[in-house]
Amino acid sequence: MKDAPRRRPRQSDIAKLAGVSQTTVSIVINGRESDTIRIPPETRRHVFEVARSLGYVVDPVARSLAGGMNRLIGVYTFESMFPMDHHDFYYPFLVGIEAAAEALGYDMLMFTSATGSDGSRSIYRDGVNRLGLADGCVLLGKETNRDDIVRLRDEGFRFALVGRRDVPGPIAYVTADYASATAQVVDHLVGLGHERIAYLTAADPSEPSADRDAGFRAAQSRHGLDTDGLVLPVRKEDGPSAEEVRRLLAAGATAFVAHESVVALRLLGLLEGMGVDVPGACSVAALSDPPHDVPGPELTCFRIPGREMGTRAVELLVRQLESEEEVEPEAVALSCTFVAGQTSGPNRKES
Amino acid sequence: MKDAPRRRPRQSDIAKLAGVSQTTVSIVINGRESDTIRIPPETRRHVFEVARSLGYVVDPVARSLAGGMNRLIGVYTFESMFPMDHHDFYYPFLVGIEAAAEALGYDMLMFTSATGSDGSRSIYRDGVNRLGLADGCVLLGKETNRDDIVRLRDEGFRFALVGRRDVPGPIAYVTADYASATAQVVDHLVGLGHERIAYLTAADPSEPSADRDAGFRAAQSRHGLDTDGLVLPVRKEDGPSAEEVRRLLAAGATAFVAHESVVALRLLGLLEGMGVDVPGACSVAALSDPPHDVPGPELTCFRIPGREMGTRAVELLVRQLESEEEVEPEAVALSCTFVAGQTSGPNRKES
DNA sequence: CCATCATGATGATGCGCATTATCGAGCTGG
DNA sequence: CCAGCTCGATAATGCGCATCATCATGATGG
Repeated sequence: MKDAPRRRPRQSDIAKLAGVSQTTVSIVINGRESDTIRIPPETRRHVFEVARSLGYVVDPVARSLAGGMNRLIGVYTFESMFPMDHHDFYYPFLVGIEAAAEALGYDMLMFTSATGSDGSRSIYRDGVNRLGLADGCVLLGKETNRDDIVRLRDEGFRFALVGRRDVPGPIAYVTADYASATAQVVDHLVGLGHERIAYLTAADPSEPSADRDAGFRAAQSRHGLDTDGLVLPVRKEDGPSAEEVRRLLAAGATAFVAHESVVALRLLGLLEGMGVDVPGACSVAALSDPPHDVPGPELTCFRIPGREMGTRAVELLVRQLESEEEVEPEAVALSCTFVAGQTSGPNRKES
Repeated sequence: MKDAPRRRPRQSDIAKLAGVSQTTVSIVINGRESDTIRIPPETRRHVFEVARSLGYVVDPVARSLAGGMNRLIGVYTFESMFPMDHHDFYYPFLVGIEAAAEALGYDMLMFTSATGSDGSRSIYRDGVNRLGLADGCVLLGKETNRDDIVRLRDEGFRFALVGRRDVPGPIAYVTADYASATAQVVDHLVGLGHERIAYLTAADPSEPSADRDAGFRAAQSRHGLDTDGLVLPVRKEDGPSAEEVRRLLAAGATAFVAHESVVALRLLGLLEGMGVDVPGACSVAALSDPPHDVPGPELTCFRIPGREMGTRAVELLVRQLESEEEVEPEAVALSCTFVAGQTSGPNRKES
């Protein structure tokens, strides 16, 4: 019926129809009344009516360019968002982000176009930073690119990270208190009488790993634990080898603490294969979320508050966006929930 | 170190440094040489050098404003997107949408703010159609609001639906070929010797249900099946009652076909409770995706190509967006994949 | 009756870029 | 010696909006 692909209406169209100026329309639309500039309710209503009748919506691009706000929160992930393998990781964060965005009246802009042909992602891929379309951005991902982050900040772009990142200078981020949670797991094991605790740390360093290491060391020295020959870096993809596990057992380990749940699961499998009863002869704990939908005994571990982290990140961001003055970027650490589980028990071996 | 949030360099900065005009910079950056407009290689190289030295990157916002499109694809769901119960439903579509958007260089704008305080959703909440922020929109949801859709179309807004909707006039949508898939399931059962097939259809009518009904009726008449007393409308939330199942069995049913997987699962439970062996004494099939992560025998059913549907919807939309002339909205139906499963077997009962 | 002030607006400008129309200089050929 | 051409580039304009400075009008008050 409509062959003329009717242009989107703009403020000037409204202005003409309403018999006012474009400026007035802009002011009304944005509720920008102030002391020096007033629009009487009647005019305002009239403008609104015309706007509705035309189906007017602000053009976010123009508004950005002119320096305005779009009530858009960007979500940028350093890896592709939905593919299955990433999904379990991102999902809780996204839930929290969506909830907060919705509650605060923002829409979510998911930046998907930044992916290069090789599958890698960079904010500045091809030199283009599309993020600016959003008022601010929540950044997440395991493989955070630090250079990108610093550059973003130096450009004055507002953002909040999910996950702590060590970069020079202040940035807003939300993390989980891995150190305390780790210490709590160790405390639990020590409380069960364990003194020789094997520690399967992450092979590749990252901030979350470092936090766990710090928590472990703190608990260790607090309890006066000796960990000689009990620390083993493990790659998440490989897990520990049977040989390594045997060596740790030979070194007197009565409990195992692994960064990754999947590593703990593999460990459980190996121990079962060796005829080592868990938690009878040996305890196992993980320093992350319990695995999803895996049969077997409930793992001793802690729950990372993913949903809350997403929510808080948005709140941090919005606070930056909505305050007039410059807000010092804030860092937040949320507590994890300890899960006692069924893979840890009292130490039966006398020391 | 930098308290003056160093402005990003712009083309005019390059121009000044390189001793050329902003126009020239734009032309060089965009490779816009033509017959009427030429920049000698030397100048071009010089401009590039200065640009690099300044760390120049195009501002996509400004470029969009000058160009027209903002390379944004909206995603609107008639229900909230991430809460767990909706998630399984939406997830495959989102995967496909993200992949397509990524491949075509668009960003995804997820409309989350459209939810009213009462939790209900409407595109035209408050009379403003935020969807206009995007160049076009993919619409999904079970509870599609037909009025909204018609209005959208009449406003000249470009969109594509995931899922068929009966509305007056042409719209672009992608659906699955439920009718054929349903017929295939029936064929499978008939091939196993079943003649009395109970049909648990959906209690609330919807297009996907109607498609299945049509497919069932087609297969039924093709095979000359008699379904007297074998058709039962079932609400997804309730499932069939034990009484109803008994009645169907008494009516001679040797096989059950249910729209919903969950209904089929409940049915399996009831039959087991009655001591009816599946698939020994009786076959069960569903007309939708196999349930996720549910232990037990694999259900005879079909797989809905959710991912592909999402992808195709984006492609349909982008075709509309990128073509110069008006494109007639197109409808696409994708095939489902039959899953033989383990809940159907030969009919042992002589008829 | 003129200075002052509050009210209700508006014109001009710029955000950073793409595009269109145009222009000057040098060169050719008649 | 100048019309006509090519080469190399540019000034101007507009995209849709926000914002700043300004302005006309009528009321107030001294």
